[in-house]
Amino acid sequence: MNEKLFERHIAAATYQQNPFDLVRDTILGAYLCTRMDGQLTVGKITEAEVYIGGEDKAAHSYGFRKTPRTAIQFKEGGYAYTFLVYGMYHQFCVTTSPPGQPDTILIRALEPIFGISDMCQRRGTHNIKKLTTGPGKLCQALGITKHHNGEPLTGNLIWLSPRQEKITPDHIGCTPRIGIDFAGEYRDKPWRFILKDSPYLSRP
DNA sequence: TAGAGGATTGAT
DNA sequence: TCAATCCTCTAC
Repeated sequence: MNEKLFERHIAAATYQQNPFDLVRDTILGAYLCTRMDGQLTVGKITEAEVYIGGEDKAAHSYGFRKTPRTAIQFKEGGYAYTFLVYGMYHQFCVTTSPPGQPDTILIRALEPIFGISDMCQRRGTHNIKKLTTGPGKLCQALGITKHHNGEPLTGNLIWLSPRQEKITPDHIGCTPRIGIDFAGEYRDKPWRFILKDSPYLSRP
């Protein structure tokens, strides 16, 4: 496979949309790419969750809470929001929306596409199904850590490359989000979006 | 400055 | 079902 297939970047202006339009029209089926120490790794996005700043109790920016960690969410969309959970796993989100509206899209699963041997090495497994089917796993496979928080997605370290195949609404499913039992009435919002037919999901 | 808890994972 | 593990945030 040719590395040049993934050089195109999703335009900065695209990230200014509201996250629901962005995840359905652009993010699902797009390619998450990283180049760490010169090694290109690429995965096709198969699963993502929307977090709405302000109203959403599951979001770190609930109530427009602005802390050093969440500050990047308040800028215009198009940056990496990365952080540590449970003391051991990193997560990767894309910031969206215009300045002042701290919405994010959490990338939860990928289909490994390029640099698979590097991903295997970082993950310590050769099981392709276990490489990137979870938010902590895909960060480890692509070399993403909390230190990449605030990285612009228009650069050449972490970026998103556009879809290369057509995805219609029939291909997309939505379910409640995972791991947010604490979020009250927002726990059951169907804000997890998946490529229904993909075998590369964190859970079916 | 101390204490509580978490947008997960993998082994049992 | 449960423990690992440490950063972030909140309250004192």
